[in-house]
Amino acid sequence: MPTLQDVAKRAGVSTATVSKVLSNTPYFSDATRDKVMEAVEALGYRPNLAARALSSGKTNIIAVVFPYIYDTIFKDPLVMRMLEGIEAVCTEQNYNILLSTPRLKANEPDDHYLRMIQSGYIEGLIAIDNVQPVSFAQLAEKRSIPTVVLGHHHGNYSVQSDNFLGGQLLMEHVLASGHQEIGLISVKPELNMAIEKRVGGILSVYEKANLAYEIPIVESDFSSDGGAEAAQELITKHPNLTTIIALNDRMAIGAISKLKQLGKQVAQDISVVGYDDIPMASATQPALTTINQKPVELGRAAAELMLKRLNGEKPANVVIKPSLVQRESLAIRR
Amino acid sequence: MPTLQDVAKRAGVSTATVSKVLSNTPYFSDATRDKVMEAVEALGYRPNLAARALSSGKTNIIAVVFPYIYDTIFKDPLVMRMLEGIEAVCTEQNYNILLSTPRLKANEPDDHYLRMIQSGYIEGLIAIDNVQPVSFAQLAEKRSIPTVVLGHHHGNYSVQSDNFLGGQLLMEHVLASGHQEIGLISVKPELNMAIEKRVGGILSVYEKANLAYEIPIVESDFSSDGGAEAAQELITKHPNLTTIIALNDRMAIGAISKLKQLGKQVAQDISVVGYDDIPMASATQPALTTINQKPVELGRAAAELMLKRLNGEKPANVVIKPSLVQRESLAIRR
DNA sequence: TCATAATAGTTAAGCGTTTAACTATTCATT
DNA sequence: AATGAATAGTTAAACGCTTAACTATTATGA
Repeated sequence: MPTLQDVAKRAGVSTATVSKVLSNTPYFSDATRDKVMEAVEALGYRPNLAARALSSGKTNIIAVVFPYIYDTIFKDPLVMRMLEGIEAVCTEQNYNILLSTPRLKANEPDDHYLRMIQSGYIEGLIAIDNVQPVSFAQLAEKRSIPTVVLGHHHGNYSVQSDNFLGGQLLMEHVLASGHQEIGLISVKPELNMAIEKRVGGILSVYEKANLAYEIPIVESDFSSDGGAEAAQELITKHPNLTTIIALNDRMAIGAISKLKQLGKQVAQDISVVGYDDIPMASATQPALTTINQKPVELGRAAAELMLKRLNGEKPANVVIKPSLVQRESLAIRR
Repeated sequence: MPTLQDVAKRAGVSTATVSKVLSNTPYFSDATRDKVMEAVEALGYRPNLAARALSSGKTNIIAVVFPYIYDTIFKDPLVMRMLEGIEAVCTEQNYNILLSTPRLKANEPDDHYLRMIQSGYIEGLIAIDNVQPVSFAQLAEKRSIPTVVLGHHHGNYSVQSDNFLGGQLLMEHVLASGHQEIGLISVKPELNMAIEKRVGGILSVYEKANLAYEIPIVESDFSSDGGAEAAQELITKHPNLTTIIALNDRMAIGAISKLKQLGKQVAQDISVVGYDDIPMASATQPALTTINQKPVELGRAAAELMLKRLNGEKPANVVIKPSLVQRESLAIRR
């Protein structure tokens, strides 16, 4: 593989000249620039990033980490779409992505992660991280690696989905469709700040509506099976419910199957709405009304924030507004 | 961040000694080893991978590339699970993953990809690649980067799913369940070697069974909508069909919805089977009988092959056997 | 006893860049 | 005509590691 030396020799200039021409340093004649570029083209020169990294610290590599909390986070379509957004802008800007899913042992990140953030390889780090007891981002920041958090770990630089607004949108739509007796399938909120905000948004709208009814809440575990159980509990205890709000789509899908099993016509007899708009949401019968968090945009925003930081700017945090996806699982009453 | 020098100074030895002790070179006294390790621990030393890369070419980075062919390959659960498998063994073996989804412009890989494979950063490259007209793997191999292909681009080192066997398993199960009039939803096989083999497996079993019937095949496009259309075409032209085999789950799911729309009871009236076992397959009504390709194992195998290559071994190609997933969408007749 | 092998460690070059510091030329200004 | 600024380019050190080549000591065997 050709090196700077080779290019310099061919162009008849010093390596410093080549290096500077390639980085668009001023004060070179067009003639010199042309000679250099010709040599670069002719030899097919590409910079050796390892050498550049060693010399300047610029590696064009951004680490993307998401902790391996749930078994197989790679199944999570939300995370994968965020990754897609990150990848898109990084590629546009000629950055590469180093993927890392650190394991947590005894509340300490594993050695592999430590090695990575101290390797001198990565210029910045994007952490997709909502619920971790130990913040992987902080660890990196402490080692002076610029970091942005995609999620609800409060850091200096973060991008988040507006979960409160998402909750509001959902409840507003449910109320506007004429429903009043509403049950909620949630999860332990203390674990997850996003969930806490979603619930907050939902309840704030409901309280403003000033209805006599009090929303029954059952706590589940994000899973489809959990949603099924929770739905059963809700409608046996509260048979007059007309809508069940599940705080994610998987629980909503579980709820739908269970309700069907119990002989209910979903939508006609009882409506179900979810949150996340996973791919499956459009394939259920009836198709699920839900909230889309715009994961790709979240990813893009995180990457853009990162690149701005690397350019020495001090960008403001960003909050992405989710949107309501109306499908068929919520009936309009009266 | 502490360097080798710092460690050497503290331990009272040369940097060469530290370097060699850390790489387990023989011929050092236990006393020296202990001194070195003590200093390493005390300073929290981690090697600078950029320097190591420059000096030795060992970067502990493996590139994983999957071409951005379909809009948002990040939605493809199969690819993501393969990635999961790759990530798992790479992490175990202290390798990092550089993710790249090269775009193809005018049948040439984009510049970003070229830069990456010539950057001196990556030790090896795993290409998840079934259908590309230009092989990203070959390009890397030409630049003497060890490569393994996960898919059906024939290269020197590859891991594949046994699609022929998958087809056989599927058809054997369909026949064993008492079906004889079977329709097939396929896709243009010339585009995709995996599909070609699946069809081969399916038909080989059918031919051995020596039935009078000839399987009608309609070609679709992998999509759910395509599957729906294809199903309609099949049952209007061949109303006595008892089973439809779709060559992927998305088409199977489309077929199921369409058949329901047409008033059929899926399974009882007409069975549907798919291929891939995507997450949604277990959530359809009825749940889809299908073939699981074991994507995580495929990924693991690819990474293991890669690591063996990097160790100087010449491992044999590997073929992973898929398995049948029996659910409810195939009825047992008689 | 001497040559050889095994053990234990050091020196210093080299990997391919970037960049501070320097030289040299040309231009504009007083 | 002299000065400083702008332009154009070079030299050489530094980044942090690996490793070939070397030195020195100790053990082994004929």
